[in-house]
Amino acid sequence: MVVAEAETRILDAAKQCCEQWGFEKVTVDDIAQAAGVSRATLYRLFPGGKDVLFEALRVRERTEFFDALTAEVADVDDLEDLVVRLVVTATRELRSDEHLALMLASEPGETLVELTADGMPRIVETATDYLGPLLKPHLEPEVAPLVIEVLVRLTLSYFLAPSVHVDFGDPESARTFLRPGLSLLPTPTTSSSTTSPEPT
Amino acid sequence: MVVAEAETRILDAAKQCCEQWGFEKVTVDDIAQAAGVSRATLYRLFPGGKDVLFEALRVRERTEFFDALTAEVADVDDLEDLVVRLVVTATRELRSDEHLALMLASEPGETLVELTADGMPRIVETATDYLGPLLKPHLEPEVAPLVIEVLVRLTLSYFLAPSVHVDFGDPESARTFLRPGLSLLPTPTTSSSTTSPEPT
DNA sequence: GACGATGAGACGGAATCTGTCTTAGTGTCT
DNA sequence: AGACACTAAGACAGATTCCGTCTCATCGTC
Repeated sequence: MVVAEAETRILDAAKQCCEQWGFEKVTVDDIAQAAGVSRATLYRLFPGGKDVLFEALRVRERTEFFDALTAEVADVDDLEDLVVRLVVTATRELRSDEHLALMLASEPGETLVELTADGMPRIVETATDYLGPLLKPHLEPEVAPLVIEVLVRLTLSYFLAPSVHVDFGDPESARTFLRPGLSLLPTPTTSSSTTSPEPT
Repeated sequence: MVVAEAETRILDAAKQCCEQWGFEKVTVDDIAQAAGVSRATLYRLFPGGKDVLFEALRVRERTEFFDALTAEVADVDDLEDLVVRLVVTATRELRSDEHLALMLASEPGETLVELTADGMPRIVETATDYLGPLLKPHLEPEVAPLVIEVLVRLTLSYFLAPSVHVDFGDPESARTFLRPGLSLLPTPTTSSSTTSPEPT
């Protein structure tokens, strides 16, 4: 289908226009022109216009993000290793995202809304869809979504506002930080942890 | 006067907004907000709005450009040395102008109009005002404006589209290029050159 | 308290943007 | 050849934004 290619071109154009002119300044004409597509075609492929188009762009970016993330943890078995790898890889992926950096620099307000407030439910949802199956063998089905949500929120928070106490981009730091919490989790195979950590 | 400071702030804001959003996307509100000034104040200081404001900005940039340029040639006496120094310094100044580079990259059309078409008369006029007195001791009053104009046009042209034959940023290359033309000029003190170069 | 400068914002008119629609043109398939 | 899907171009009305001017309240200075 040529439609898919046109959609890709339009989404690429939207992304590029966002970097060039900023989200609040860009118009549908700008995007259509940058994509080499008429406005009519754009509205046909994205009925609803700007909102639908940018939501589709965010969906694509979330999908690409978690595709890359899950690919990096395919070979990990142990739960702690898996969680650490997830958090570290996600953090590094966020830090090396030039488009995200540009958006945060030029339009922090709009971008943060998508990363923390309005966008959080969708991010958590996507994360649950992608990471749920990976954590299924290690966690009770009831707690897995909550664990994922907490990891998402912490990863984003530490990405947006780095801490002096822990660096989620560093495996050792992340492991030290995450271990106590992970040890609290019940596992489907063992009723209680074999090694209970000292309480704080 | 506090007015001068406000004008400076507004012009700085206009310059910055231009870089951030591009000339065609920026609004008067953007500039006023960036300058920390109300729209009413902006219109009071620049009656006529956007056009007057950006023309004032261009005037300021031209002035700054030629102030810096003339300062660099204050100690040169010989005509050829003077012209070479002017051309080389101007070229280097243009090449190191980050704002100009940004404008040329993001909005080549509008920027080139100001450098080559609509803006050329004003540039030539400013150049004549600044450089005329410097060239007065060496050139007949009738030819000086023409010489200046030719130098301006050549410098801008070679800046915008570098050549493989001559580099106006290099003193030796510029001197070799300019000498034959300079030798054609009549001088007010001597009827003919004492050392006539070989004709090519 | 008088005075000049400023910020906030209302106002109408102009310009732009949006979203939908029609039309004409192009390439493909049968 | 003709049916078909797709598209660019652009007209269109309504909504939104922007512009330039205006008034008014506030602030600091004298």
